[in-house]
Amino acid sequence: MTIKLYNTMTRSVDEFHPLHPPVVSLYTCGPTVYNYAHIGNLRTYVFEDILVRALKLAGYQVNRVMNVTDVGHLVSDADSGEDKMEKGARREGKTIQEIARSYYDAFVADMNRLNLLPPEQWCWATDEIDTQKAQVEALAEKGFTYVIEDGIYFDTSKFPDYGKLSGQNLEDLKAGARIEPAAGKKNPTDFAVWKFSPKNEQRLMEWPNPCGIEGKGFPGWHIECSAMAIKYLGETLDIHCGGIDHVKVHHTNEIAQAEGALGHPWCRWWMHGEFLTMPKDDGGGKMSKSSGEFLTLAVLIRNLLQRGVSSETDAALSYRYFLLNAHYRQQLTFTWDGLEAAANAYKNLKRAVLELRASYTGGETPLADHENKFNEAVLDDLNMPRALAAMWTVIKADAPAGEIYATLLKMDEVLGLGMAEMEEEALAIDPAEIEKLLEERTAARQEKNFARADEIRDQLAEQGIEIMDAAGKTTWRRL
RNA sequence: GGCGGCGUAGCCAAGUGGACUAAGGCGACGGAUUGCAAAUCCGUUAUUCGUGGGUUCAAAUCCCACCGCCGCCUCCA
Repeated sequence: MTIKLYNTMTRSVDEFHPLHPPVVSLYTCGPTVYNYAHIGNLRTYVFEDILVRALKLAGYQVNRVMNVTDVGHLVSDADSGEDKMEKGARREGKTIQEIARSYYDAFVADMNRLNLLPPEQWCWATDEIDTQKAQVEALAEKGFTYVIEDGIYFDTSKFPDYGKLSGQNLEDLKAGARIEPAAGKKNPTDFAVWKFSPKNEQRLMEWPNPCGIEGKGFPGWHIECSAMAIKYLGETLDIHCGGIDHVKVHHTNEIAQAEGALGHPWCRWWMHGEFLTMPKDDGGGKMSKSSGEFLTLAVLIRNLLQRGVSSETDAALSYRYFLLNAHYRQQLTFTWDGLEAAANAYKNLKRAVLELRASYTGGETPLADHENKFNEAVLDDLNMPRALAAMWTVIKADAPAGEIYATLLKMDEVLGLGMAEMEEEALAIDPAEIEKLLEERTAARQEKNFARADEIRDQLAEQGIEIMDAAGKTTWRRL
């Protein structure tokens, strides 16, 4: 099956074919581990997870690398300001290694809760300093860099294609620049590939400078991705993804470095996930990790539990469902009402899945028409809203329940909503006790003592038991 | 100020020239069912796609203008 994907570089949806089938090499920009990921960050990782699953659906084998940034990411603009990791460590009174580890663990926990497939390879910026220095040296040898007081800079005027990803040329960028370029930079768009340690201040992380320059320093933020991606995935990369905000600076600079060092085109495809934004009356705009004001998955889950969602798993996957309801290239506004609607939909889905599973023997095959419709949507630039529509259609299809269930399991390989793992919640009450109460209630109803009958019903409801009066017989289930 | 995007039912959201007499979900309403509910099932819920023009045999889909919203241009997913 062929898959069509949007390519930021060409600004069009085209058929995607890897360079070396059946393997697709994929690099996904990962977190800077100085704080928790927020639900906006997580939207991008959910998009990438869908991409991986869609590529597998198309028959490919995905070799995905994701980096963990634990050095060099500065808090301020124009290659100045503190290192985010050093600032984070100071804020918490811990070592950099401690906060890196704990926020990485938190990130992996979030990934697991959202059913995100792990990358084939994680790589940490501080483990790959030599790789990055080698790229700096390769750039220096080819004349792409110059040295000023605070570091080694990439001269963007030496790279004719600079800005091709965002469709801007150097002149536009100069004209639109609102901030003063750092002192000594030749062009506003030039960026540090290596920063020298400040003279009057002891850095927590520093390494001997490359290019035979005396003293110590640390890698520029952009260099890690281009250096590590090449090390782990080779000189030509099939797909590189990240958040939409990375188009203009981070990925643009990565291209300049990588192609400058390699001397040939690097990534065959670029994909970017749009932002999750907050409504105006709720702070407004996109969420900002650096401002410290943001919503984490843990807080979102806690909120959903208070709103009656029955478990952490259901809450997390309700968020996944919420994201799947919108296309990845479309901005999505986060609202609690919207999330609650998704949680309701997820609950209804779970009910249907559990009911259908009861008829499933394991031998049924998926319903081809429905499966095709679903696949078509997924392979058309990851149109998950349409894919979800196909999912609901099969749930209501006039077909044997076991076959519907088999179809859902197949769809869930892409959806990742954990259908096979869906389980009833644990009971807060002994089933024998429930039966006893139901008998009492049935007797009360026969005597037309409805007050007592309703009392029992309310009592059970409080313990998460819902009772259903069907013809002649009353059954129960978990709410 | 420059660049980009969006505006589809109460809400979220697909569709981007003819199969649209516009998916799907949430919500709401009506019916069946019930002692009453819940759950379930059936049905209803945009003659219309921000507004006004235009192009076309044909437009939610293309063009122009206007109104409104959002993002980027600063670290950022």
